[in-house]
Amino acid sequence: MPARRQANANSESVDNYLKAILVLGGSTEQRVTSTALANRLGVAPASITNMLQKLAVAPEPMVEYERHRGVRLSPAGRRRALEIVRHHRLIETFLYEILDYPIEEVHDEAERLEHFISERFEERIAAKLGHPKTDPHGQSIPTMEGQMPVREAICLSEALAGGAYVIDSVGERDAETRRRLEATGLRVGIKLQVLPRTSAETCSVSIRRAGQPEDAIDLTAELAGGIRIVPFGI
Amino acid sequence: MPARRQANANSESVDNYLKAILVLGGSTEQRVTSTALANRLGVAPASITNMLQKLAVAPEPMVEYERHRGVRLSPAGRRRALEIVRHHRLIETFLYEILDYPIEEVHDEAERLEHFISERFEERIAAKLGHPKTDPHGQSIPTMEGQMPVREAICLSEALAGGAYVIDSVGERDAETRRRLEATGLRVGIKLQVLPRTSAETCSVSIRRAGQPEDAIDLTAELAGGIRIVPFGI
DNA sequence: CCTATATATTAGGTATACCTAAATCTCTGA
DNA sequence: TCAGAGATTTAGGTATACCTAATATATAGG
Ligand SMILES: [Mn+2]
Ligand SMILES: [Mn+2]
Ligand SMILES: [Mn+2]
Ligand SMILES: [Mn+2]
Repeated sequence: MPARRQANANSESVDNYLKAILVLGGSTEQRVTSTALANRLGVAPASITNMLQKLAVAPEPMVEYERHRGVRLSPAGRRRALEIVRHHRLIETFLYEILDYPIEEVHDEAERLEHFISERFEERIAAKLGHPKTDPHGQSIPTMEGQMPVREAICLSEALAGGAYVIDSVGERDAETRRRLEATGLRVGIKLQVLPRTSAETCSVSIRRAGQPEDAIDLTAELAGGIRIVPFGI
Repeated sequence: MPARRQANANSESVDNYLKAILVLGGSTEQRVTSTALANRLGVAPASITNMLQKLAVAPEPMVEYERHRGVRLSPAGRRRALEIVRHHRLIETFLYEILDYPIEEVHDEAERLEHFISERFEERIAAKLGHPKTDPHGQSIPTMEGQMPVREAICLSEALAGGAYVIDSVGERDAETRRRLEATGLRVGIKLQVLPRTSAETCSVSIRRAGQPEDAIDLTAELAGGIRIVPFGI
């Protein structure tokens, strides 16, 4: 009945650190600061430093770390992070498609289970789903070999006023942001038109949903930043 | 991305202790000794004592514990243990029925996941499976309300020579025993006839499978003890 | 160029869940 | 009855992953 956990690497915590470094580093794999990680993970900066030092000197180092200059993933760390992201997105897709979860509940369940499913489980749900390329939020699912397909999509906060777009993906955010986003009704596949800037605030956006031209929706920079779009129509 | 775990009770370890006490206490809910728990869980006896003392003095005690006299579950502990057993058996059924796992692999996956699925996940797989009453090993699945249906089945080691039976359930065992059991080909639904005792060893049994009268199978007390049967035919 | 401030690290401490070795109980059999 | 064997508990320690407070570093502005 046990379930002994091996002493070293690969704990739930380590997984979450690696995933956070992957996301915060962005496509250019910039060094990530302790503070950024502390905010993202909700732990004290001192705890971050501790963990990074441990991960950097492990037998198979998960990160490259230099005091005061941030971290980035080592090849092994990157591999593991992508593995967990693949688990996460496959689980979300599975919960949504097979278990009929409401979309706003898939994230929290996936956030936990991503660390505990076996390779067999991963393989079986992928097969059951027909090896999907994207999750229900429109995000690419990394391949089994650890390749993350890049999407051709721009950020809503960079869109040109007057343009017509369709939502390509909605980023992973904290629970509160997710709730506010959900309230706007914006999700993958929704068509919208960007309105001329009304607020002085940089990166905030006003839009109009296709089919509902009467109601303008104002989005804060934070909300708009998580939505990626592609041009629609001609 | 976090997934903060509340400080007190309800860890994976605690769950496994409670489940072990439930099973070892049997239907009569006998007190369970530290040694029995230490063997079952694969931890040092001293660790057992530590955990039991903690569980006994928690704000909502999970066990009734008296020094040198063993433990049993409190009502709250029993509730939690049955909840985890329900998770375990629903997950096994789900892996077997929906994800087409080979039967010998369902246990290990369920042993891990049972601690991490949400109530929603539990409810959804139960619904998808049509609210099953037994798992793929023939064991009863506790109800959502925490009732464990009792089965009318006797232990193979108590069967009368000459009787014809069908296997009702196969108990949960350690990996090694499971492997040996699997090698005999015995599973739920298999029909067999008990042969006159050949070995002097108490509780060991010889049987013959229906349809394969040529090969007698000798089972050790340990193997036979995990197999429960019901009379078959007239 | 050099200090103030923000950023990051070190130091020291907590809780969980294990471990080994050293007591201390319990209870059986002479 | 009571000694000793076996079961159990206590004592003291480890590793992980957090925390707060104190200290050190980097660098941007004056
Ligand atoms: Mn996670
Ligand atoms: Mn995997
Ligand atoms: Mn378990
Ligand atoms: Mn449940």
